[in-house]
Amino acid sequence: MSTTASTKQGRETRERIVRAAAALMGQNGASATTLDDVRAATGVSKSQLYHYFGDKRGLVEAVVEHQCATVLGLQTHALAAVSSWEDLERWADLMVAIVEEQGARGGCPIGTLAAALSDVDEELRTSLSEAFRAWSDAIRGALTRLRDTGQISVDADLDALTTRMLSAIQGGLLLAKTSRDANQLRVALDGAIAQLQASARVRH
Amino acid sequence: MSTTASTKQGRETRERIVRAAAALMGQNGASATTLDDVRAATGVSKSQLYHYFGDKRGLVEAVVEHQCATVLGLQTHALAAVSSWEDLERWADLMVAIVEEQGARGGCPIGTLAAALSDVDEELRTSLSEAFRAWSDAIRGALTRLRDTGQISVDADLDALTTRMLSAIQGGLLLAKTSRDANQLRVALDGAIAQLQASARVRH
DNA sequence: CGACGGCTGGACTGTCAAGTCCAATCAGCG
DNA sequence: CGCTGATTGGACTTGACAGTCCAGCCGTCG
Repeated sequence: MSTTASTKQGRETRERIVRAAAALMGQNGASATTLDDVRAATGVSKSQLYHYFGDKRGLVEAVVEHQCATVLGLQTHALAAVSSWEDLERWADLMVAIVEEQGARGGCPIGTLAAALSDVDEELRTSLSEAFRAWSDAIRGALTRLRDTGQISVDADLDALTTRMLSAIQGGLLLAKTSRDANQLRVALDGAIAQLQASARVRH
Repeated sequence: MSTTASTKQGRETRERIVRAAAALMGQNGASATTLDDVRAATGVSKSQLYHYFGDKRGLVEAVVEHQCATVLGLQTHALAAVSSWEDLERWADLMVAIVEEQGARGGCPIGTLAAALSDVDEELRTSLSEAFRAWSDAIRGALTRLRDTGQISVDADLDALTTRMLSAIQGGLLLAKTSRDANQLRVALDGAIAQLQASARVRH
């Protein structure tokens, strides 16, 4: 079938392919990277690609899953450690630093895939949408902690604040990547955090 | 050369091609739409594509220019009419309504192109970055008007607020398109506007 | 050991897409 | 009208890419 990998060796090969494919697709886009590109980057043979992924769409699907898992792993881990404003700012600084050190290229792997695939493949769109939802949950978890420790007002709309935060991340990353200026992300995130801090006080 | 179109008829043909290509590339992505797709959608012959655009990259370039001009035309026009909070909310409502009526598909033409092309073609990246800058200028113009009429504090950081607004637009559109839910854009824009209104009062 | 099944190599095919070329129109102008 | 250059039609070439096929390899387990 498409996703065979029972041996340890098999799983490693599969993993190696997915990683390389993810990098190539992140750079050039999913539809612009060819199976031969992946082959060249990994030294793997044609039949291996079809052995592990069935067809190109299967590979793209594996890349989507891999990128979602990677980003969510990092994000849920980092956000789980947030319980103060300083923590939240450190988390923001971390994202800006990552973007900076790649020369403001690439942007968010999930965001890039979402922009390219949402209108093309309904199933992949659903996976990516689900990933955004999971990311939102992680953010909302951090905000809930801030609220429960009295740092955000109890009648703040956490769902809305969460969506705004994720919008700021995605929008900021897109602007940063397009202008090659990580500062755009910096400003967007600062704004979202400032808005959270504004809701530390009860409104109206 | 690549961009020949001296006759009126020629300009119309060129325009028709660009429009169709923009629609196709918006739907399927630039690299996934073939010249034959464009040909089929327009009833134009192969040589016409090469006559007017030189090669495929030339067509993509024309599409980028067209989409930037279209979006900026709408945005600068709409934003130039903004001189009160109600106007700003109407502007936001308009964007949400547009997204809604397309079933939350497609997102921002500029944003989609930027996500796909920024890491691929430096010249196109520059054009798209420039478009974002022009869009920012239009937003900043509206905010400046609000400040000059006393609706925003004089010591508000308009540049930062502008970047946050554009981030909210782009992030909100991406989330909306991925989840097929225009409400995500709604929430993101409401947040950005709320933050502006918060800076109506002098801070700290 | 022997055989089974996952794994790998790589040649091969069919299709499709970019780009070329040349001849045929067509529009405007002296 | 007759000329010039823009415009158009469409066949053709070339290369690349997705996908197929089969033979050989290698680890594992009875």
